[in-house]
Amino acid sequence: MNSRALTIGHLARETGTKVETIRFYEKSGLLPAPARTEGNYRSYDRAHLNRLSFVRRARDLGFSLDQVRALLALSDDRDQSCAAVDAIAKEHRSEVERKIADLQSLKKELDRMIDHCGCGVVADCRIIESLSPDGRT
Amino acid sequence: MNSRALTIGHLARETGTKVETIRFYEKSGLLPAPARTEGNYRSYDRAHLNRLSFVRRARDLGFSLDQVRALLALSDDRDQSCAAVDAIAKEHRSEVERKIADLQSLKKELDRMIDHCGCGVVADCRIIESLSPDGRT
DNA sequence: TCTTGACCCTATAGTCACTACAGACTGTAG
DNA sequence: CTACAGTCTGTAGTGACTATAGGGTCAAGA
Repeated sequence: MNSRALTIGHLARETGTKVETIRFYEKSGLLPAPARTEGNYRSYDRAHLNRLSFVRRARDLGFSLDQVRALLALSDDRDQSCAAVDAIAKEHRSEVERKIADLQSLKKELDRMIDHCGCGVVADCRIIESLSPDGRT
Repeated sequence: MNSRALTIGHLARETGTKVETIRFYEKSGLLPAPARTEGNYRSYDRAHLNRLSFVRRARDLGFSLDQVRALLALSDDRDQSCAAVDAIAKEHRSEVERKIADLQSLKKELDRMIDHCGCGVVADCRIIESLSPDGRT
């Protein structure tokens, strides 16, 4: 194996990804299948490393694998307008905003439930009560 | 089937749950297996309806099925201290708080990416750039 | 009585994004 | 030569459902 070739383990350490996940990305078409050594080990280069870093960064930002696939396809087509990229990012941002709003109203309900808990017996528990069909607040 | 007995379809409509989900809850031990009619249809009563409503409400509040199982067990034991219930709710609340914080910092990054997008060509796209390994901002 | 159509049954597989095995092979250091 | 770390393929498991296939049941209308 030449000096610039990377094993799957190297790639994993460099990118903070599990080995299984890299193989999973390959099977899912996010990473191209690399060359193999004589012993049938995967042999990666810098381009693979860059591509995997891109995938990981996008995943960290919460893009779905489908969105990552789309972003990769777009990033490969350097002359295309970047409006499509912008659209994916904005769609994702509004999903995130919606989730934040949902979780905030959820938290308010949990706060209310917990504040009312006198911590006596379950029979008088306001948390259980507010979960039950006839005690909605 | 007597007048107070409910089919799975009734239960589904009353609680806004899909029929398949009710069967799934039964298989998962969240709902007791109901009596069957001669034709092998599930036959539910008010107690089932209440229990399913409890489950749905707890799920709406984001409790996991495991947490719901625990809450159900506790709610059945009316004489026990409600401290355990309080603990589950509080644990869940801190999970929710953590998720909100995570999503908020995520949103900030997305905002920054999107704000910088000049919407020209992909080659100059700041979104793609900030996803790529050597353009981390 | 027959038929239509809504409803129900079980069992199985698919979703998402991995993660965890089992069982075998390869490569390297002592 | 032997240990042991690393890699290979393939399969199954996670959570919380959802969807489908291939059947059976029930009530109403012709």
